[in-house]
Amino acid sequence: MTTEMPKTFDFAEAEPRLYRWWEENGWFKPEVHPDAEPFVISIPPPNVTGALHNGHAMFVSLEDLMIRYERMRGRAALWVPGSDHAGIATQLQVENLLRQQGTSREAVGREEFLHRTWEWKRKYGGRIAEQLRRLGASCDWDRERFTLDDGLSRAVREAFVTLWEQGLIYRGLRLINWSPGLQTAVSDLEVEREEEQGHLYYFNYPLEGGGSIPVATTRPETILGDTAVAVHPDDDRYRHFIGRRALVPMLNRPIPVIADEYVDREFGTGALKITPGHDPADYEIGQRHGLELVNIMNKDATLNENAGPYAGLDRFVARQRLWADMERAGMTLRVEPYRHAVPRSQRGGEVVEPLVSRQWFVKIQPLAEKAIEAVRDRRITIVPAYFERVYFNWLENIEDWCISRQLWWGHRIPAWHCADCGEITVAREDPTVCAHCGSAAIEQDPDVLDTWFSSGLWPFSTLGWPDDTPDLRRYYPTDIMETGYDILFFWVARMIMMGLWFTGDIPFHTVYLHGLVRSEGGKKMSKSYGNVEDPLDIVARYGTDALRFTLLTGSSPGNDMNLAESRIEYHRNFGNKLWQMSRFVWSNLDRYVPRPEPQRAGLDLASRWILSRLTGLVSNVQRLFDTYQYGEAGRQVLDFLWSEFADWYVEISKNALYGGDAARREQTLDVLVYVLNTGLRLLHPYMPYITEEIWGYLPTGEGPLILAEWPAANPALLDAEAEGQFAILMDLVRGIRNARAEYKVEPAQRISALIDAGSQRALIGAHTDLFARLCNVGSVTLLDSGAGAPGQAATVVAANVTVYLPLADLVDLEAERERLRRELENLDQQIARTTALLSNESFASKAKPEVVQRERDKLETLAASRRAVEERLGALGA
RNA sequence: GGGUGACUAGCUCAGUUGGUUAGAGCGCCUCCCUUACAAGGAGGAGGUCAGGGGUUCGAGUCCCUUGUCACCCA
Repeated sequence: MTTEMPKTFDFAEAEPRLYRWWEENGWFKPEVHPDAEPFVISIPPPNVTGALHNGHAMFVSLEDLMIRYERMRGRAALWVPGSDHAGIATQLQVENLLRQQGTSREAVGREEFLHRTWEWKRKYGGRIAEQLRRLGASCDWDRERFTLDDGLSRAVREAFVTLWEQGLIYRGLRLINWSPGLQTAVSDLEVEREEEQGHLYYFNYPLEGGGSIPVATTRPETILGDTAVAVHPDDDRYRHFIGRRALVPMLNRPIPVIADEYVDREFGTGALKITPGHDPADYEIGQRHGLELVNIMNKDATLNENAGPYAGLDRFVARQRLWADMERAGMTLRVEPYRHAVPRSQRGGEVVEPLVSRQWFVKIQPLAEKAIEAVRDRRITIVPAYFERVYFNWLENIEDWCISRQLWWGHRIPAWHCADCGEITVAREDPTVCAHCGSAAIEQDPDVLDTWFSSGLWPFSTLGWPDDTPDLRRYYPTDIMETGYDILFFWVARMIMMGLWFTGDIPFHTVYLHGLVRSEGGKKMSKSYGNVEDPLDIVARYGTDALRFTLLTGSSPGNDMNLAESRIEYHRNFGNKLWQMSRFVWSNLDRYVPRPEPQRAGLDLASRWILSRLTGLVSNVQRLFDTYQYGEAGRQVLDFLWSEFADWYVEISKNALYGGDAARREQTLDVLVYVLNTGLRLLHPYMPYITEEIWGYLPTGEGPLILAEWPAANPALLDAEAEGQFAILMDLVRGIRNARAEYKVEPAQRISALIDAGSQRALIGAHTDLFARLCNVGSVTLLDSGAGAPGQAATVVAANVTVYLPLADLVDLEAERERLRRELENLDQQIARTTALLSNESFASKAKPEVVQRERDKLETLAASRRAVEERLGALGA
């Protein structure tokens, strides 16, 4: 490229441009590698009308990293995007809109309401996809799907009808969670229980024929629906009441006193009122004892005719009214403050009522068994592994799934009720007559399905199921399901159950669960706290790459993350650093076209060192990627590029670049470009934009970085000798810098050094220019062993090399002796530790040989340094 | 009640086949606008890895236990 490389990277300008370039060239499509083995992720579909939050940024970062990595590895990488219709959430938004317009969904009618909701979806539905693009998501947008698409709707219908035919869907009267505000049933998972301050009401339950049993409740209004009083069979206080009859307060309805071991004798009064129609635990007891089931509540949470004089009152009003009446009747004992879990709707936040209602259910046991099996036999693995226990725990105690919702926005249940024979017709095609009696008087069930029912089919419905499409054949099963652990049950478990059931195959082999992204203070971000951060605000300030890199390296699988802005800023700075080192390389190329790989013959020590380090990095990164440790891999790449490549190699390369030796210059450029090239490829899945932009400036050969080959370690470049020798040079440079700082030598002041290089004479002699460059040492004089050491000098020791810095009047001999004594102490400590280790026979015999050897080498170096320091101390008369 | 996780520097976090003197960012202290980079460079202070016990030649890492804090399910 001939254009000037700008001084800084303008992410605001470059990011959208690069995204368009990639997308328009079709590089997000798996067809760029038509014959390769596929690698497939289906996106966790965001709510179609939802707003982007940091959770989205997290999944985009991780999934895009996986997709870009596999694409670079040559796989036919396919990331299927899409969104779900979010039944309740979307319906609520449209209802809000209608309310603002002075109307309601009831007023406009079902058909018109759906029409308007589709309009809403068309208007706002594209927004989230645009935001995902801004985060760099390399999805194949041509394959974008929506849960209410015709195709996915057909999948839902096929799944429903199949389960019905298999007898796994039933309609029945059961205790469900009813949301009075939303006027719909919700599933167990959609109810949140939080401890709240309430009251425990104590009263005497009157008995027929006199006497009473003390009872406590948190919800007095449910007294009106009681159908028994239960005591523990072994409770001497109440045992003699068993078999008698109690009278419901104010209604005087007789109910039995029963015995059940469920009753906790320690809690409250030790006796329990039983309301099977309005409490899940009581419902169980009612089933066991064949108790009558009385429903006292209407769908709007007012009481019905079974509540006698309280009919028509709101539930909370009725609570007050009834208690007051009981007080007057002398039945009450006391009211205590009490903390208890109140079930609230995940959506509206209102108190959910357990209510007996006729709903549709999936008999989930058979599906759950298959799902358990698939993880047990390792066909599916979960990362991190401990979530497998959570998964089992849930599936092993699973309850039937209530799938009907009394909403309009969603997949309408494909069941028709016959007015004549009362039977239900469930069919793949809309029927015109009852399948049982042939009557035309049939009407479709008004309910729609739980949104998660359609989401459960997502990995295969998006690929064309139930049709046997080429995509389904080629791309299913998918590979990884990456999502937040908070929807392990809602979604992941259901996808596994439904995938196994309908396709006979696992939907994916790996589940990767990320943690929640919280604000810096550790608060869960939520609308009610008002601390939801729009990732696009962060992107506007720091760029997508910085946000992505922070999310990817700041967290580990399954663990929550408190997003600290300082880290985002730091990673923006890293982007700049990367840009600057690249610009340095670019500006020095000056029409030179580097070799694709450096020639190994004649490489200088620094080059051998950096290439060896690079090779180590590449194999580390590979090992980490193979075990899903993306965070650690990213940190290592950053550390390498900044702390080794930029801080050391790039600095040192200036000697070769400006030294006038053309061959040496070219060789150094070869290495610079090679290392940078490899670093950009390693970094691309993390920071796709800046790496692609830099790639364009470098002579990297044909093609964009997004399609470049993922680096493979070249073991021929490993060079333990170079690493060892270079480590000595680094130690010396650090020591000299340190001494300069301690003696407050002006940075600009050139100093000279006398070096007793011991066995490293050749090494030091060949690299004197390096000291000039890195620690401003102008002249180096090599001393013969022990000879001619100046008195008035600071001493730096590394291995068996001793450097004397004659700092003239700056050096205070007593301070220098003190410095050396500290150094000696430090060395002695390490020597003691290493000696103890090596003289331990069990260590020598049991530790791995390379570990033992490493300790031996270390001891040798330490001892050499110790001798040098001691000698110097002696010379200084200490 | 059942289950899971966390506890590492002042703050935010890494540290996965157990093996150098436990790391990073921010913050703090010294110095430097050196021609890729002040969004930077050089040097430095700061941690008995929650407590206790165990396994091991060796434990932040594995096991048990106590404590504190989260989360999930009922």
